[in-house]
Amino acid sequence: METFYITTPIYYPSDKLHIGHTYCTVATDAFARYKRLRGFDVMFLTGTDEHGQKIEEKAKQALVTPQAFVDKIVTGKGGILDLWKLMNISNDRFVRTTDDYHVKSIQYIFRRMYENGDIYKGAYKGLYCTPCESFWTQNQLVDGKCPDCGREVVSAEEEAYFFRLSKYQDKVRALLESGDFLEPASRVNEMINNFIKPGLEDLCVSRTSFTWGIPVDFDPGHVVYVWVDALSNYITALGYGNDKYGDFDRYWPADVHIVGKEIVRFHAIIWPAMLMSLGLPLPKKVYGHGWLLLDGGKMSKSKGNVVDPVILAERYGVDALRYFLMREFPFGSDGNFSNEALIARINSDLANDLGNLVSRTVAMVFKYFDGTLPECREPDEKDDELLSLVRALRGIYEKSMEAYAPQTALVDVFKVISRANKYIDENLPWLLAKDEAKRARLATVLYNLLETVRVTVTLLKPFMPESCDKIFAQIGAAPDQVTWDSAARFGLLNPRASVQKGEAVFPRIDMNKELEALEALNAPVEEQEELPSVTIDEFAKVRMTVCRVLSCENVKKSDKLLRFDLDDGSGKVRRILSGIAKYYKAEELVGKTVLACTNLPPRKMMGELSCGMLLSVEKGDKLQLIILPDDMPVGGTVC
RNA sequence: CGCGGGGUAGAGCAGUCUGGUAGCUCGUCGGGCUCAUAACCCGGAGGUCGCAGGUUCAAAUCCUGCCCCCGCAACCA
Repeated sequence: METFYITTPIYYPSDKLHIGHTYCTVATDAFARYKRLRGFDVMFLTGTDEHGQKIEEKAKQALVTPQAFVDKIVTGKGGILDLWKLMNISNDRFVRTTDDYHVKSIQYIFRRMYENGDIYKGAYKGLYCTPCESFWTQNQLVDGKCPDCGREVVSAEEEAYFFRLSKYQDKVRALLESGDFLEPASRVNEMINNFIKPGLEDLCVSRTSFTWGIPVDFDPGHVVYVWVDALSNYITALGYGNDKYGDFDRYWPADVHIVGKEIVRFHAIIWPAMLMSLGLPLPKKVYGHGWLLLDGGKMSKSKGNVVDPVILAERYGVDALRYFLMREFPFGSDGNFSNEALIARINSDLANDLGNLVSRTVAMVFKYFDGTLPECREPDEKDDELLSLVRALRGIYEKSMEAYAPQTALVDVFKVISRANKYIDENLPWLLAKDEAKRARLATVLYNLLETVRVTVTLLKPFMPESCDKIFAQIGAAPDQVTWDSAARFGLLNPRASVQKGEAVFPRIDMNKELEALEALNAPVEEQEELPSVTIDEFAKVRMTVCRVLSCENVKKSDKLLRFDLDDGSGKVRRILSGIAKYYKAEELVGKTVLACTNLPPRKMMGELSCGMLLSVEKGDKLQLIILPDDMPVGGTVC
């Protein structure tokens, strides 16, 4: 049997997952189910990337071990496994980078690359501030001194392991430029211009600055850094370098890695280079999908605009959400998420078109034939168009699915569903029903409708598994009538087809009511994070000084920074850079009286030195500089 | 001149590679139908295709210049 190996990225469990992760995983699931429908031997892998400094720190804050921290997010109640269960994700395997077999494999992989000379011990060179115990790059220094404490730094080296990425530059470039390894094609230019052309540098693949990672077994004190650890999951989960699984030969190379566009770089450059080093075959394809944007901007925790998939799935149904995600957004590009679009899409496609088609068809079979069609038939040329559309559908659908264009596949299926609704109007079954002589014609019309539902819903099943089964039950379709083969044929249902009454599969949603409800649910999210209390002594350490703006200009090449020269009462000009250019025009701030924190250590931004911080007020996505009355004494301090 | 994506009807998008009557969904207006989930079907209105030049018999589409939006990078203390 032909195999098909498909993967999602492994997600970083430092927080709850949001709709963006769900989008990626649902898409991968739909492709996996589609391939299974076609009879492939599918391996669908997802998992979690659980190491790293950030998780180590978060665990520390939460006063638990890193392992306990990730366990809670991955396997705990409402965790990642629960989310995928809720979303009806059909992954065959789930890999965690803290799993024993993965750890073992990584150590093997690291050692192999070390032994073949592609990983070498080198020095992470930098400028070191001894009191701060920190490395800095030349660029980060302020006047040649430590940006944190202002003291002298010394050149220092820390030993670390490096991967000879540079060695594979030409091979990786050839890979990117040939065929369709990386899709969509627009991402190829991005990779080549941004990373290949400037030249690939060897990659630091070990760390000594934290311990939450996989130890380098031949050099304790070093842990394997994220690239080798995380990317390798795609082969360790098949049993490469371990004996937990034994189907590496069966499934590798992967048919496709589905990834978000932000990590295309790692999958299209570093991962192939690693595999070249290991002498393994390369994945056949990396597909970089787009992002779901909110209000045209990126979804992010700090903006407080993260969409929770659990709320949406529970309110509107898992399948409705899955359908929306796949239908609304072209897979390769970004799309705008909104609750309004979600509800509109569910109502128009699922409730009005599909749900209603099933409902009216089944109702008529009951009303006119007590639930079972008679065998007599009377075809008519009015049937031709619908029948030929249904017969052609599978081929069109297949083409779109193979091109990773699920939205197009769904559009095509729904064209046929719409045509079926029109077919009802054309044939006026309620008039046929009044004439005893037209029973055969009536039965034919209804049978054709049931067949149309059978075929279209068969093709929708990878997207909406449960709902489609409910519809199959209603139209009396048996499992062998909803296979891939049967989707290409018309007339498979028993001529004496029986239908079952059922609940509305996709109930209509009250748009206004739901938008209000969602709004209300979202409100508490804006609660302020609770901060630890400070003592009066700590507070007193902060010096806030009244300053007057002498001049203010935009910093070249930066859309966020304004450069202020301030009179702080000391007689010297104080220069502060502030990231508020989006909110204010430079010239309108000249002469204003403002408040600045003046005992922060100087810090370099975009190559310029900033001595302090202007105080502003932020709420939601709004920001306002604190502007004081003009009679506030310049040089005065807040007490 | 850092890199990329985009600007087409009120909203969201396709069409641009391969020039030839500007299309889809939602909304809106009018009509039809009564099997159905106030659903379904038909029709109308609504666009100087970001701006300015150029090539061409013909430009949303090809070429040149410009403006604006978004993302990456940098950075936002």
